[in-house]
Amino acid sequence: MADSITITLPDGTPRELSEGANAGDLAASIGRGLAKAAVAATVDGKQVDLTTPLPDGATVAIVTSNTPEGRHVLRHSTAHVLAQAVLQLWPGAKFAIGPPIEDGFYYDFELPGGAAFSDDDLARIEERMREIVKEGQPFVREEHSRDEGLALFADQPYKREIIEGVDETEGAEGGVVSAYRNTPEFVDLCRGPHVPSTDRLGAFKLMRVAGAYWRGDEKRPQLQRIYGTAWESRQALEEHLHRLEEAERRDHRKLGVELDLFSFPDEIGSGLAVFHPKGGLVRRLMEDYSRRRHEEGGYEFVNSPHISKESLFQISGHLDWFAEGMYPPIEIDEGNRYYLKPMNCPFHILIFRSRQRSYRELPLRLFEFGTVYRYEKSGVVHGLTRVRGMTQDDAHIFCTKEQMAEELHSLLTFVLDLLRDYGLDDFYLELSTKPEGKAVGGGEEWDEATEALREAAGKMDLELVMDPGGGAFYGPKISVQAKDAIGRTWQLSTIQVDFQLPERFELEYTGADNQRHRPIMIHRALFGTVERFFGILVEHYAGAFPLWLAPVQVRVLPVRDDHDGYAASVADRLRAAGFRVEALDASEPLGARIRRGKLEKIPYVLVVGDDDVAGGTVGVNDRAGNVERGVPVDDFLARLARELVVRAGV
RNA sequence: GCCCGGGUAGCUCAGUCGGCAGAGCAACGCACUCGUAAUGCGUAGGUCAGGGGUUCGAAUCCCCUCUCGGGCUCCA
Repeated sequence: MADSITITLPDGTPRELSEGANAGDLAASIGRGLAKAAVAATVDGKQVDLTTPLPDGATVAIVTSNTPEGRHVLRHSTAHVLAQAVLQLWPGAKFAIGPPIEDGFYYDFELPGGAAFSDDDLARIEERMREIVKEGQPFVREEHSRDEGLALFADQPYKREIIEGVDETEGAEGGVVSAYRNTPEFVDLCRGPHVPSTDRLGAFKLMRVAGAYWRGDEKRPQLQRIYGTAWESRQALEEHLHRLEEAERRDHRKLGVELDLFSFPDEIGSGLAVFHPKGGLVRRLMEDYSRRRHEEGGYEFVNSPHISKESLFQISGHLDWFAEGMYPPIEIDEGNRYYLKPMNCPFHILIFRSRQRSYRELPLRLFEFGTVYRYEKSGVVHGLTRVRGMTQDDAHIFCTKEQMAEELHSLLTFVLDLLRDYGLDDFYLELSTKPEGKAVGGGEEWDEATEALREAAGKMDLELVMDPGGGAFYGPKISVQAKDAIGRTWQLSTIQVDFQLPERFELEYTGADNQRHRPIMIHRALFGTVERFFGILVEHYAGAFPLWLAPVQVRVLPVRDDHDGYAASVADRLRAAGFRVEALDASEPLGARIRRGKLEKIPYVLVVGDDDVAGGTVGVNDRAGNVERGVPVDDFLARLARELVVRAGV
């Protein structure tokens, strides 16, 4: 037949189709399963609707719903359904943007009379959405000129603004305004592609309402945002909801109360934590190990006060660049203003500057668990991960320009090694460059520092992603991003190169040439902050700290009261070997005491009864639920010792 | 800081129409002495976040403040 076209599949196979055939036809010709899973197509590298006629000679890939791209399409289409439902339920509502995001989508609206959605509205909206899905409305692509587009959305100011906008991202490319129509009444500006019909959707759920600024600008109108999640199948949706439950189960704020680790008393103030004995112990163990490693790594330990005169932060530039993040000054005597310190660097700099320095001293590495205070906006404080008073495991390395590359490389190695000892081992690196407008120093120095960081990162055999404009005001940074036990990414360590502060404080050392030179400074924190890292570890381990960090490592339970003496002697032996042990009396049934141990996530619960007293053994219960009877105490001790060395949990 | 939703016993949560403040768990006491995830009985525990207002009467309705959560913005 003359009226046919030939396209190429991704694997290079040619395929003949009748002229005018679209990707949906192609999928159907390949197989029913593919046709069912197809949501869009990639034609010569560009995503299009399944209904778009295929050009002769094109390379075509079917986008299926169980891929990241496919879910993107599903979510985007579901967002349109959400918009239609809201516009039906709230006549006169304005709709803004509704993109797919990780795990779902959102849509921003402005309701008539400045009304807001309530949680109850979500159920109503969802119900309406399900009707729309059931109706099987088609997504029909329309292309308009710019003026037609403006006319089409005459009563939709946000859509008009998008069309008029210079950044032509949402369906207004090359003078052509594309839109997708579901019904004679509902059409939405959109670049596409979309699923062919609303009946291809369904595994979705509206999650929450929130406020959001138009275009993310706090000076512009605040819109009402609805978040939803959408998946290719009911099962994938359920799995996602289960992951959310799992994250909730691990929430460090919840576990902090349950395990009696820390609290945020209202009387102290928002974002200011107190650590209880058990949390304090874990924290001390974390710090002690870090201290030991830093000592071995050539760091020297310093201390600095929590407040200082205004002038220090004028010199450092903090008052110029970071004032909104600082607590207001404390005024004493006559007009003497003191600030709570938001960062440790100026203090460490003064230690460097306290006398003349020789090149022989460099690199000089000054370390401190330095407590800093930052005035965080009231809406952003969050558990231990975003607080107003925090302790950084902070160090500043002063070195020569020549030493910088090697220092950065060994530093990154040191950082990753240490983090692995805390149980994190899935990393990638992020390089943050000069922030727009909000930076000190010339472009040349920034370039040089950025390049040095990039080079060091390149040697690490880890993925490196760019974060343009994300640096601090005084220098670019590398941050180590770690994935936790359930795959969430946390920004941990940061390493920043700084040419500015040595300049501002006029730091100098005497070189081998007997000339004065200016050192380079590297700021680095591994945990970021002790509080935040603590919270991350709680979530990573779901509160079940590995043996070396567990506040109570072993609990000994006598079966009856008359086993008390033996239980105490076992506890004493373990304690003498350096373990944190407690023995509980038999005032509750054994089952209840076992249960309590599990809930407290104690690594080992030992049960001792008649057999054990007779044989000098213990019954070993680990957290995972394994039970072993008649274990000689020495064997158990050896097991503890082995486990401690590898820093692993059960 | 902004938008929305919360705050009732240590924890989780009920509390109807504005009419005596409740439960389970935890705590404490007594009994039970038990071999693997909750023994029984009893006792105590509250300025219903705080302040103001409406009302004969407020946990409940209104206002303000504090605080928590979800977002926006910001960020370690």
